[in-house]
Amino acid sequence: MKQKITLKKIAQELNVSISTVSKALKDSSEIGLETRKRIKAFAKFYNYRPNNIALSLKHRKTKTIGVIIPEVVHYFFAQVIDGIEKIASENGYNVVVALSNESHEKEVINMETLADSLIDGFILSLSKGTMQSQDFHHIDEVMSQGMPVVLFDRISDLINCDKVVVDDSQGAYQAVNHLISKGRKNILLLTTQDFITVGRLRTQGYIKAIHDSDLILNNDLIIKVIDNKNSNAALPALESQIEKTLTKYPQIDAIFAVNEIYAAAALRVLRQACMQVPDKIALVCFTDGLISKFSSPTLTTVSQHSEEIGKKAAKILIDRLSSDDNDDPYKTEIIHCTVVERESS
Amino acid sequence: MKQKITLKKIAQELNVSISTVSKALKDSSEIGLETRKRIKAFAKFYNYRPNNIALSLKHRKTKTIGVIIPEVVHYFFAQVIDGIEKIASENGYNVVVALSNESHEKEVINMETLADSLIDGFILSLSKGTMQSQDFHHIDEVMSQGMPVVLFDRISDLINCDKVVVDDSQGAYQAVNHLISKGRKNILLLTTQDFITVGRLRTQGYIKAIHDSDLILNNDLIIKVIDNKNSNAALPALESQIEKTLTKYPQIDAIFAVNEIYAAAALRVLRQACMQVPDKIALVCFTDGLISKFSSPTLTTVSQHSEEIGKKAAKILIDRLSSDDNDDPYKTEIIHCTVVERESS
DNA sequence: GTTAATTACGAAAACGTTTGAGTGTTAAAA
DNA sequence: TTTTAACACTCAAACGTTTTCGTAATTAAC
Repeated sequence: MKQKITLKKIAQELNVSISTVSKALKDSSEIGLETRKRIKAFAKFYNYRPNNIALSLKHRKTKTIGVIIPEVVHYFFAQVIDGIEKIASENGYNVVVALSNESHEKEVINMETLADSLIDGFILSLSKGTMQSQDFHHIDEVMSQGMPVVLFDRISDLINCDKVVVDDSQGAYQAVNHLISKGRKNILLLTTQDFITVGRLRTQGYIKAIHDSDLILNNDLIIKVIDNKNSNAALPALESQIEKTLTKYPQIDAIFAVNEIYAAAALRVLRQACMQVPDKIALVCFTDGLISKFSSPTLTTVSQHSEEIGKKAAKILIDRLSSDDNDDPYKTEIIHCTVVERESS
Repeated sequence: MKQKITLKKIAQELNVSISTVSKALKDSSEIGLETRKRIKAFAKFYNYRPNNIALSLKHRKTKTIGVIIPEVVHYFFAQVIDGIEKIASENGYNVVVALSNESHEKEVINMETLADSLIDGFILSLSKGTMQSQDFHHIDEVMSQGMPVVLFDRISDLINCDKVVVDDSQGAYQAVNHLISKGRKNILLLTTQDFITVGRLRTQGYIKAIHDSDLILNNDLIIKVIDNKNSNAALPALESQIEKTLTKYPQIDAIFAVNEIYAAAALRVLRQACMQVPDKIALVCFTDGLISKFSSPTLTTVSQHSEEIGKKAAKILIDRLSSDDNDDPYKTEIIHCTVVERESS
C-alpha cells in the first residue's frame, strides 16, 4: 500500500524544512529557484496532494456545502441537487447530501452532524415533520454560529435567512388560465391539504384564476387529498373520489393536479372511464417530471425550473461564504413557473 | 455571532488543562468525579460539540463515504443513494455525493478531490465516458493508497475490487419467461446497442428465454435503439420503428423493453394504434421506476432492487473500513431481479 | 572595514483534538 | 519513618498544513 506523501516526508527526503517545502510548492520567491525546482520535481514525482483535512482545520473552512432534502427519489429534488452540484463544482466546492426522509428528528440530527465543522453552509428544504412541528431551533442554532443557510421550496416565514422559492400561486394561476384559454370552464382541482404550503399556494392560484375569469368557484370541484405517506391506500381512495366527482359533475372539462402523482391517478380514472384526453377532458399538472414526459398522452405541466432553483441557491450561499462582510440583508429569490404545453391540453 | 466553543476555551474558563477537559468529557476515571461533573455541566451549557475536522486529522479517517454516480436525476441511482444513506447513517457515516455526468474527466476530477482526505472510501458506478475509454487509472490510484472502492451496476472486470451487480441477464430471462407463461409467443425486444453492457446482458437473457422455450428467435423482432444522449430525435425514431415492426409482424403479442423509456415509447405507439394492453399486446420492461408505477396501464417490470444494491454496497464498504486486516479477498455480490406484475401483462 | 541590505532558508505557533507519559499530593502499607 | 500506591491532574507530542518572524550567509554600499 502506497502511503500518502506529506510535506514532512518531502522535507525529510530532501533535507530541508517543512516550511521550505510548503513555500516552494507555492512558488514563493522566498525560496531559491534551484531548491524550488528540486522540490517541485520531487513532489510531482510522488504525486503530492495536500491534505484537505489539515487545510480545513487551518483555515476553518471546508469548501463543502451541505444539502439536506426530504428525499432524493424525487425528480424535483434530484434536479435541484443537480443544479447545486453544478455551481458548487464550478466554484471548487464539494456537496454533501443528507436525507431527512421527511422526519424532523432526522433533519435535526443531520444538521447537527454536518454542522460539526464538516461544512461551511447549508442548503435545505424543510421536512414535513419540521413543517408540522414549526420547530426551527436547529436552524437558528447553526445560523447563530455564523453558518449561512439557504432555504428552498419548503420554507417558513419564521426563519430569517436567504430563500429561493417557487411562485407556486402564480404557476397554478398560469396553468388554470391556460386551461381557461382553451375554452375549459369547469376545472376540477386535485390538491393537498392546506398545511402543505405548496399545495395551499397552488390552490390559491387556482382560485384566483377562476375569479379573474369570472367563472364560478365550486368548492365541490376542489379535492383535498389526505396524503398519508405510510399508506398506499391514498391513491385508490383518490381515484374513487375523482370518479365520483366526475359522475356527479359531468360538465367537468378539465383537471388541474398539484403534482404528477395526482395527475397519474386522474389519468387512470379517465382511461377506465374511456374519457378522451384532451378531447373530453384536458389535464394539466404541477412538476415537470418524468411521469409527465413519458405518460400517454404526455402531460402539459407547470415547470418549476428545479435545476435553476438549485443553481440560484448555491450561488447565494457561495456568495455569502465568500464575502467577508456578511451583514448584507437576507434576500428571497422568486423563481417563476412556466407552462410546458404537451398533448394533454 | 456565537462562537463555537472548543476544549481550549472550556479549559481556560474552568482553569484546568485541555487534557483534563477532554478526558472529563469522555468520563475517564483519571479525572475526579467533581471536576468531571463541573466540566460536563459547563460543556453542556455551552453546547460543546467536538470539531470533526480536528478528529479526522487526528484519526486519519473522516467517517464519510464518497459516492460518485453518473446522474442523480435517475430513479435507479436515486434509490441506490437512498440505500447507501440508510446504512451509512446507521453506522455513523456521512455520505458525500458527486456527479460525473457520464464524463470520464469529471469522474476523475471528482475522485481526486474526494480522495484528498475528505473521505474514507468510495462507492461508484462508472460513467459512460469511463466505460468507453476503459481508462481506470484513477481507480487504481485511490486503491493503491489504501482507500477501498466498491463498484456497482456499471462495473468492469478489469478493476479488482468489491462489486455489487445486478443479474441483468437473469432478470431479462425471467421477464421474458413471464410473458411466455402468459401464452405470448412473439415477443418484440426493445434494447440498446451492444456496447452498453446492461443492454447486451438483457438481450442475452431474452435470447436464452426464447431458446429455452423452444420458440423461434426472429432477429427482426430485436430493435437495437441508437440512443444519442444529446438528441431527442431518438424517441420519435424509435416510435416509428416500433410501429413499422408491429405492422409488418401483426402476430406480435408482447413487447419487452430494457428500460422504462422504451416502454413508454411503445405504450404511445400502442395507444395511437388503439391496441389494447395487455389484451392485444402485453408489455414488460426493466427498471421498476416511477413511469411504470404511474403510467396507465401500470407496467409489469423487472425490479433491480436498487435500494438493496445501495445497502449492500454500503455494507461491504463499511465492513472493509472497520476491519483492520483488509486483506480478505474481494467479493462480488449479485443481486437477483424479480418481476413485479402489474396491469400490462 | 564597518554597516546595511538582500537572499535563502528554518523555527515555531496555530488550527482542535487525543493520549501516553509524567508529576505532585495524599493516604495506606511496610 | 520510609516506601508504595492511588488519585487527580498536567505536559507535550502528534495529525498536516500555513505563515510570521527570525537569522545566518553573502553581497553591496559607504
